[in-house]
Amino acid sequence: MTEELNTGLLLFLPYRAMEARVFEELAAAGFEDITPSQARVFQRIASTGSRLGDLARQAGITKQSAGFLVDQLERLGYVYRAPDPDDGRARLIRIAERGHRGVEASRAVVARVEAEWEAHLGARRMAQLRRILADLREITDPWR
Amino acid sequence: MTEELNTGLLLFLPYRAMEARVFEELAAAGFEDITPSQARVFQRIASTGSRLGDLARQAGITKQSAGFLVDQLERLGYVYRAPDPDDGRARLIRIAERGHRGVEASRAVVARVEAEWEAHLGARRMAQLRRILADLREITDPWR
DNA sequence: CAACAAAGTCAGATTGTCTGACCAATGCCC
DNA sequence: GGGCATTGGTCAGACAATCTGACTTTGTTG
Repeated sequence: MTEELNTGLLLFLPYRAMEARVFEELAAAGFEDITPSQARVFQRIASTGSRLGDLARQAGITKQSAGFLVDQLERLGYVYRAPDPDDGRARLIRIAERGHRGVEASRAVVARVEAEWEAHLGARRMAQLRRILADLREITDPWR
Repeated sequence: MTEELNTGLLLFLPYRAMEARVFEELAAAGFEDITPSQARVFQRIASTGSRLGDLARQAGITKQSAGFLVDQLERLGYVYRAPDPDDGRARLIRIAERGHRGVEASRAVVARVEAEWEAHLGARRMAQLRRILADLREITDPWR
């Protein structure tokens, strides 16, 4: 039964499962101090550093909220702020040493969960899923 | 390019887009007083009524939080509580008149957005997407 | 250079969530 | 059938995450 569940909810369920697994295993790996909200911002920091406003826009929150979360990430040692050489008003948020270790750990969990999904769906349908979602992103990700 | 984006984020993007559209158009249709959190609970109320604990479990929040949200939904006229004939401890949360109108309105928005997605993806891949997600639900929805 | 725009910050309010303690009805089991 | 663990729910208090509005500083442009 494909049921009457709307596609939004169908998308949400595995998303939440992935998020829950990542936080669970991250906590077990010594990163128990990070929250989902912080992670949703952290996740979007470019490798060359990002501006607060860009992070806010991509995460879909106000820059005040993003600033609040970045303050915490900074206090926890995941990121640091540096002046933006190109614009005196702006500062770049960059990933610190501990942040890099967290990225590595979470990448490992994601890979593990994706492998489980692939084992359930089969490689072919897993690839289809990713292709279709990437395609859908074109009309559903105005923050790109 | 399918890129390096993890599957979790790929799922989240269209989910958020759907949610944003629903709230936007619901507000325009006179339902501007409902919040996403309330809706995530409301959405799970069975047509015959649901218990608070079940709603909480399905929504992935504590029953205290669910109770808080149901209180608001009740004050706004979307639901009402009635005793559960089968269990004196429990009460059933049921959809009220205004709630039914809201359900109708949101169903219409969801259908519209799904139609847009289908127009972008093609009917065949849209159906594939739903089938794959429904299948994935088997291992990612322990709250079912 | 004067005005306007953009990047952030500060202050205060509100919302959503949690944990812990509690009450009442149910169901079991000896 | 009387005790007691379980279940459904509420109350109280704390904290986390978010918003709006006002402000400062820096850059851009006519």
